[in-house]
Amino acid sequence: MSSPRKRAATIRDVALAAKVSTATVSKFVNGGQRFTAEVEARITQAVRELGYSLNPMARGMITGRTGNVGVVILDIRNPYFTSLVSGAARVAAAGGLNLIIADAAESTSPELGVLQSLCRRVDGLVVSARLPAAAIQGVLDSGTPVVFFGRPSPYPHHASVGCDSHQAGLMLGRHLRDLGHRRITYLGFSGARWSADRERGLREAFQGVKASVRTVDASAPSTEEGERLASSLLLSPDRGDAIVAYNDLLAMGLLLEAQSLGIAVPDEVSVAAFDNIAYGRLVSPALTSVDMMGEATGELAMRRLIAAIQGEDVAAQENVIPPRLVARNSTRSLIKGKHLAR
Amino acid sequence: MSSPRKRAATIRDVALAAKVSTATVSKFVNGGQRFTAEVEARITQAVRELGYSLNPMARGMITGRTGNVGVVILDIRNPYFTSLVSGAARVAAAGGLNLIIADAAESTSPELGVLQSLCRRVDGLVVSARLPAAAIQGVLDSGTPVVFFGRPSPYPHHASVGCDSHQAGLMLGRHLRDLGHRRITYLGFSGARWSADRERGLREAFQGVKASVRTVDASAPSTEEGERLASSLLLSPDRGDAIVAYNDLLAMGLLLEAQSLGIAVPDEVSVAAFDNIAYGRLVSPALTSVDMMGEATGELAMRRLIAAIQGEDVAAQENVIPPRLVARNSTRSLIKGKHLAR
DNA sequence: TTGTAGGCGTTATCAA
DNA sequence: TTGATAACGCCTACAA
Repeated sequence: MSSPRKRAATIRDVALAAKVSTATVSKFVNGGQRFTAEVEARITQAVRELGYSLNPMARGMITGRTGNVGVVILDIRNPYFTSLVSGAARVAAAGGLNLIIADAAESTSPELGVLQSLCRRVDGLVVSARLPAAAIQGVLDSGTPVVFFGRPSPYPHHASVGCDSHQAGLMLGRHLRDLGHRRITYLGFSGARWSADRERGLREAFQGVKASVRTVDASAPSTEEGERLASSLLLSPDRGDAIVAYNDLLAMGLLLEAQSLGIAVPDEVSVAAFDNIAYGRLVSPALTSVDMMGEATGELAMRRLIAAIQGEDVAAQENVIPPRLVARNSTRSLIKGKHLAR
Repeated sequence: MSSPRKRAATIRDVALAAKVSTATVSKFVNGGQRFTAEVEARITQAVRELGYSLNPMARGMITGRTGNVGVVILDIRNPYFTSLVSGAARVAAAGGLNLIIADAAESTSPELGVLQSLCRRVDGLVVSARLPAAAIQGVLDSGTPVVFFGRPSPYPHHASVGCDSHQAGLMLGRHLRDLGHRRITYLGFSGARWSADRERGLREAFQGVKASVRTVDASAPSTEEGERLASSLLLSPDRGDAIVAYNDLLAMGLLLEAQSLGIAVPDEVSVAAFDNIAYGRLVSPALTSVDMMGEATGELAMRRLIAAIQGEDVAAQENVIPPRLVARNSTRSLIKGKHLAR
């Protein structure tokens, strides 16, 4: 066990012990150059004996690289963001990069200063496009390579990775239309830019058939908000045949409260949403949802970021991941005799 | 919009523009010293005009501080770990520290090298005590300040923060005992050191009454594993009156599969577990669980870590957080006429 | 109150 | 194949 507080060995200590120059050590440990077998052996031994590991900060001063990448998300406790992070973390680790996560929810509004200072500590950033414009502008101005979460992107010169929300809405709309639903309530969340896209897709699915889509706005994309709004939504005379929520958390709040209110889902009303978080299949009834491919999004975003850091122009690439409908038991067919294969 | 690729302004640029020395700028921006109003104004203006922000790496070389702290967890997609991270992130942000998270699940076994290199990029680490001993030893040897998640700690010279698992098991055991349960199955997870503590507490609760506790071991602490084991557990003749799972995920898998098998919970068998993750109240029936205080644990661990970084001896402090029983509908009384207030 | 100068650990350039 | 040396941007004695 090496003593804790001793000054860590430097490249000079190694050079001295191996009787070579620091330049030689540097080149060798960075794998950039081969040397005489004898020299290499001496260096290797010195490194081991002194427990040498290089100082990332000193290296960073020269190379301009920190070896860190950042992910800025809105709320780490939302499982959708967790899966984004999970995917991004995998790719970052594979690339030998450390992942700094900044939870905007924790900093009581993503203070500009915090983000600015983060920019200087990372080689690049993956950022939710839902952050306040001022915060994003600060990041952009810093010149840090950036990739955005969330399609479509309001920042056309930067890559933005995500599922097509309009497409997702369309898929879910068609599912409900084919099931015979005609009166839909969309519980949106206007705080998220792409809630409107989901709604647009949803409406589009009902073009040409006699149907109505009514919209209600949630003030937060959370289970609690779903519970809060449940009674007014579920007991309303114009509730309709189906409620589509902006995300699974809202829908799960609805489902929970529906039980308390004694309203049977899907018999009295179908419920569906977006994200397909892991817990949707555990609630009763299991939640129909459109998988917004969080992990794949996180992975691709990080892959794009790494490319951007290496100087590639990444904005033009294909960054749209197709969503997938996952039909479960919270939606049912209203058409007599017609049952969905599950 | 400043041009992205331009070299960032240095302290020398500021000094030049403000017509003072770099030392003056350094002292001023670090708030260490006051100067003539005029000088301060000139510096302030120069800083703004050049968009100066200091280079953390250059500073770090001198101070030996990175401004980063790390959290090493086992699986970020487990909501318990997510809440740990969430709590830790809040405190780190408040302390002006960036949070690097390392997901051991992502690195296909927490490779020693990765952890070692992480040690050099952070001022301190919060680490799950469930990591392989070799990995932990590496961290310890590096001299990096460390705080552990999970009580009790096998590393007595370092702080370890968490709930008392024995206590938690005892609470849940007493709950079941008071409800009249006498034949218990504990679905443990021997991969976690403290599963045995929970079991011990559980058994202790039934000392002095005629009761039996049978143990089964899960091979992973996940929903899927709970589903996989459900039929063998639920259909077994010695299932007993109640099943206690190592964590909520296992229990939720059990609950889901119980529905498929047509076994009524809690009427035929009670189910309960540990962690009290946010989704336990959303499943049917809502899951009785012992709250292991993930967020509070994360917060306290980070607070201790910051103290340790500042040189305090933190191992001796009080680092045990009391667990809390949250009784819900997955457990019921077997005693005639006795109903729990909920 | 302000400035000078040395050094932190590394890499890159250039010379030997 | 190897080495000497100049940066990198900042902090901090110490001096003025």
